[in-house]
Amino acid sequence: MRHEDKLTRTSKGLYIIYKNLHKSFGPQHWWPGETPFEVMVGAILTQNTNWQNVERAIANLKKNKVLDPKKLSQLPHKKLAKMIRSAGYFNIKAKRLKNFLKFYLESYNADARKMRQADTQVLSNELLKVNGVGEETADSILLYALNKPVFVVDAYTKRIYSRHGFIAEDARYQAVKELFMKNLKNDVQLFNEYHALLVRLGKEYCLKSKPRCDSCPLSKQNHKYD
DNA sequence: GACCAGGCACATC
DNA sequence: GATGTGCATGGT
Repeated sequence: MRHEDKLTRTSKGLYIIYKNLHKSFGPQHWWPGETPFEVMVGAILTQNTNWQNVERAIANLKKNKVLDPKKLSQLPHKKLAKMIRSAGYFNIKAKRLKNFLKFYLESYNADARKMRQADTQVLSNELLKVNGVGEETADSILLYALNKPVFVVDAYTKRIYSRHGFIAEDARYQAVKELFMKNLKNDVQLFNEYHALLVRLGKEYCLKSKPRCDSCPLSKQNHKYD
């Protein structure tokens, strides 16, 4: 098979899945955060953690009126850790937040608009240098806080697309990201909605222990695309 | 009580 | 580069 044919078929497959999900679930209105800064904080707090637990932590920061770059960065470790307790890994996440805040304040004066003006690849490299910000967190910040066109890959994405035969189970982050970015239109809104829909699908139908493939919106496609 | 959740860094080989 | 481990809460 010619490379272009496969590319076209993959593109179509990925887009059909998107349309199915959008039809089933509707727009997801991501990211659930009021400001770019809140999105950045949420991106770090939600690492390997249920979003409900993160919401409690963010609500707690708001209640204490410290959801602000300078105030958060000046908060003693113990106080910060206590406030974000519900998000789990609170000691390590308090450190990670501080690491990010230092970068955000020193490099961009805690100004999301200024940050947004920077080149995407430059920003990506800078974010990945922050201890505690990995590939998914960096891309989440780029896409959902700064509206940069990058595709966010998470555990659900890998699970869903390996089960559907697009990638290997142990595919690397960058490989999965490329699959989407090379086969979809480079569109912030599309990337925003697609990832959000995959999380929605994952939560409801693709749990590790109890997948519900029978009633899944993609069940008609029956895990066959090739 | 076991398992899981919108990861990441670090040690070791 | 691959593999294993610690980090921790709250829901099912």
